[in-house]
Amino acid sequence: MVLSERKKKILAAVVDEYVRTAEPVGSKAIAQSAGLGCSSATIRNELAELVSLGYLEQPHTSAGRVPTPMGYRMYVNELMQKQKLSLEETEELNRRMNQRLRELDDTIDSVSRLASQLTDYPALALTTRTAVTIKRFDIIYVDANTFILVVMLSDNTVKNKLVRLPVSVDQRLVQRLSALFNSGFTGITDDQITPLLINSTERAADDTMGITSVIAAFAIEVLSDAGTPTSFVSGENRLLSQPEFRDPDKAHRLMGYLSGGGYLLPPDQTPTGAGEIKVLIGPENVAEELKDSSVVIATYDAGDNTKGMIGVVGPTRMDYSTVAAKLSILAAGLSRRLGSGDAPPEGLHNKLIVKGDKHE
Amino acid sequence: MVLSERKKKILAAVVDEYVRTAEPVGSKAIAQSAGLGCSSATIRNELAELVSLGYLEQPHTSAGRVPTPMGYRMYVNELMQKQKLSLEETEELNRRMNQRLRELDDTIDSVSRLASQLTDYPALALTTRTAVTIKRFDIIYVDANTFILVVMLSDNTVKNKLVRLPVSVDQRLVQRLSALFNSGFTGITDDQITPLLINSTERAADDTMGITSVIAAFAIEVLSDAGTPTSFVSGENRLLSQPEFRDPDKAHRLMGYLSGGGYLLPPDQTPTGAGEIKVLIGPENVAEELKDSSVVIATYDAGDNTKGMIGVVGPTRMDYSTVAAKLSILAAGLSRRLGSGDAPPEGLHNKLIVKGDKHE
DNA sequence: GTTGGCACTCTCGTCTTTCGAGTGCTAATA
DNA sequence: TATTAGCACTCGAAAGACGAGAGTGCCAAC
Repeated sequence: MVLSERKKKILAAVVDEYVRTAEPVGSKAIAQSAGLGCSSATIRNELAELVSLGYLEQPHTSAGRVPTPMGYRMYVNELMQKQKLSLEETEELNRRMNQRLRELDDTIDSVSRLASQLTDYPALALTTRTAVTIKRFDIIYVDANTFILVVMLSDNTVKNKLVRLPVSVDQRLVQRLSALFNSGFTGITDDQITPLLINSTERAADDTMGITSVIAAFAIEVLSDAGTPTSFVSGENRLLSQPEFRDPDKAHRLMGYLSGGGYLLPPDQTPTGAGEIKVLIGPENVAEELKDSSVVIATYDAGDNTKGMIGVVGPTRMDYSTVAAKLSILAAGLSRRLGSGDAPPEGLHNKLIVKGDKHE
Repeated sequence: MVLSERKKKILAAVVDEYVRTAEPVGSKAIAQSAGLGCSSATIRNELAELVSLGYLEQPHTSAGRVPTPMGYRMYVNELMQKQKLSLEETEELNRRMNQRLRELDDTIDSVSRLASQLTDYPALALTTRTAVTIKRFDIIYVDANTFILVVMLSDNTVKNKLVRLPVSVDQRLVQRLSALFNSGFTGITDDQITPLLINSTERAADDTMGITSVIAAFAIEVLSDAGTPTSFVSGENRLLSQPEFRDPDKAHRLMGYLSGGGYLLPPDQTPTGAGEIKVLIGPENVAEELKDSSVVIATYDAGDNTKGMIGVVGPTRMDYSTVAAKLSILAAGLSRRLGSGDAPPEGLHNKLIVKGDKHE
């Protein structure tokens, strides 16, 4: 059944009001706020119907109405859109965010921190990388017992490791190894680094000291690390400012889930198109701990096989429209900044595009 | 005034019991638990004196007694020690911790996470570095528009950055710059990198494209980053399992302070001797937000000018003896593992001592 | 100095009452 | 037929009443 225009307006008003006040909203309040010229009695009739349709519910008789997950869903899918256009005032927020993005490095923790600050909800950022390979392999000889491994990956991040040996190593051996790794270990994924490959490299380098396997172990570690999704939560404490989490046990459960690396999306629902916004309302979540919370997720594109997600968690009574708008602006900003890293947009000096490990 | 032996025993019993139950403890409970053969009436007299001496207080008449900060202080300074020896049962915990330490990388966030897990309180880890210098400077030429900066610092960590230029750079220029930076920029601190030094390097390298300043900016950034104390909080949510933080507002305030990078120690009280344990009880804290919480801090030595601190935050009713014991074991383990990085203790292969950036 | 006894105090949980917001229904109205 | 005003009704939240119980302080006896 399709809702009448008036029912839609009323439903939207209930959601808006409830999001604002966190209190069940009564017919009288709607009669005033939503600008449709009818009395509270009419509204009451409509509300009763919305309840029986499943969009609203009342905590108990003689209380106002509260949206059901289905009501929120309707709001997010159809009603909110109309407001979204009026969100162009957030342009100035956009500007503020861009300013922040400039100071921001591309590590996942600062992304999540920023998202949490902007939305005032706990935020979780994560990246999913696929099929990262080594683009370049360098070994810097420091002294006879020490060298530095430097690896540049296909996503243009650079990893390094300092290796110290209890034995002395010939500088020429290091050079041979460097050349061999650069030819043999580039362009392959971690599961292609087989004992066979390592052995043949060892022989080719004439390495009698087992250094090859140390370096290979590093290569495997870096590749598998880079292929593993990482996540970072921040702003858990903001949960506590929400009235629905005044119960410390409830808050504790959810926060525990979040900081335990709990995922926001079911594994199969990996992020798809960049720029897409996904909303999961209450029971739509698979994780038991999220069943009475909502999640808004934005996807951004961080270039070469790397997709990022920024998710925000809050009560089902969440300011979906604002959060979605903010997240999509943020995701767009991140895509712009991280994604097309190949076209340096600005002048020289420290406006150069630089990428690399965060400096701790 | 010095406390009688019996008063000390009673005070210790009150603290122990209160730590365990979080409820004001009455005379009767003590008469039973503490094995001193006297009746509750006697205890009551003693308790009354302890109150007037300032070691205990009662929330209201007809309630049991609760330790004051002064009472906790006495407990921590004198009474707890005697128990500490009996803590040798924690040997097996020690073993467990060592096992964890082996898998642990040396980044501050995993240290804090581990501390929080072990103690079940929120934990904050931070490092204070002083006077870090560059030990070695390498520039890896990738292609005409791209090179990688690799810097090895005096604390044996390695940092890197990928630089992409909108213009082509001659490989020989890169080599010249590498040599110049290696001679001119090593062994100095960030404030010694002056415009003068940069200019002379630029001229010496015959760099007409301003690349020198980009590299110098990286050097400054790395050095100042490394010199800046970093902190990392984890396990904030564990706060919520403490009865004294059932008030969401109170919990929110403290968690906000912690995740806002609030420091646990007053700036002048920087960590001194490694292995030292510091306890700050309630109002002894300077930060307003910590005034009714307690903090236990252990210092560890991470080698070359790098000191680390692990702090744990909880209610004044904190299990000081256990927390202190656990933290000191943890700190000792960290010092052992991170500190003397110059004597590779074990065999070859992947038991080599390796240090470096965490791989994201 | 210690102990048993006892009256006293104060909190906590339970129960009751009151208050008011909001409803559903009905009858009147456009 | 849709809307509205009116009104009795419901139910939860806040406020008070009250008994139970834990613990104290004090006193007199040991």
